[in-house]
Amino acid sequence: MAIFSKTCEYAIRAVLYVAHKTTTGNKVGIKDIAAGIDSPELYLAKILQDLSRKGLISSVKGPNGGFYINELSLSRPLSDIVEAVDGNGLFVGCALGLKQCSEVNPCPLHHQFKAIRDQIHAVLRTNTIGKFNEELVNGLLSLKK
Amino acid sequence: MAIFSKTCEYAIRAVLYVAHKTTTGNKVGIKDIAAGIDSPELYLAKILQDLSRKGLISSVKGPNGGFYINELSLSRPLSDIVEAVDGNGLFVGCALGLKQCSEVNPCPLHHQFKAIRDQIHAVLRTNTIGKFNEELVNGLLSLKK
DNA sequence: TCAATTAAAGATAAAAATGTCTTTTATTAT
DNA sequence: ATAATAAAAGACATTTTTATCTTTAATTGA
Repeated sequence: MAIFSKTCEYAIRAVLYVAHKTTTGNKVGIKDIAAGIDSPELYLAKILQDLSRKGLISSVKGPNGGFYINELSLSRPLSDIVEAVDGNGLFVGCALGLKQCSEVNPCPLHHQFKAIRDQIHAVLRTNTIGKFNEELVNGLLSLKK
Repeated sequence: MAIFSKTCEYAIRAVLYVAHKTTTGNKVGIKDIAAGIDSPELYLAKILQDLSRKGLISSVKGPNGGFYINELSLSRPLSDIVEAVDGNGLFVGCALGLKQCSEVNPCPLHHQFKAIRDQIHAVLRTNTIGKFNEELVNGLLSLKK
């Protein structure tokens, strides 16, 4: 088990790829994105269609079309991507899968995993989609390999 | 997405259930366990067979048979269960699924999720299978609902 | 207007995870 | 020994996730 689903991993990587490739207003095609993050092109297309419907990214069809991210979305937190794809189970659910796990009816790991969930949530809320653009452009950060 | 697979959630809950039910040397049957942690009986049977083969729990067939946990296993960390079921991906993998993510070739979330993974690992390493027995017996902790 | 381009949408396929059913094996008590 | 019990094992079914293929719709430039 990884922390995110494969779909979500692709989604985050793709959005960050689009973000740092389209800061100058240009667009990037699905082939380019798929190659840039090493993901199956047609599957990624589905994921981006979904994110586009949900307003996280934008797209235009036709020649010179492709995906891009507007200024406003660049400041949205990564948690928006995760919630759109994997839901909020990572932030709120019970580590052991109990339906009614809570402070008053805790599973054995409730308290300790509350801290972990909060930390995951905090990291994803405080990092924006546009935050890594510079380091991605100059190659200090990787989205493939 | 939850943190653990459903199989792993069942596994942890079942092992903790067996642990606190068998401290006096008696055994507990699969029906009892499945009811006690609210899981599908036949699926849970498969999971416990696997854990038994791997030596995390013990079992005996026949009348008055069932599952139990020996004294030594009571002091094993929960991470042993997680690794047996979900592998160590939660502790070591890249949050964004990169194959070669590392300090020198980091994904955008590498450093921040390193801390999170380490915390998850620490929690699971420092909590033993037997640690919650008392609170489970007196009902302060729950394994179902 | 027409052809080329590119994403959207719908259908299908393959793989993995989850869940169930049946038969076998080991153990116990009679 | 035999019958009853309970886990082990193997086969099968369902659901979800991941991946692919085909057709449609929108946009652009010639």
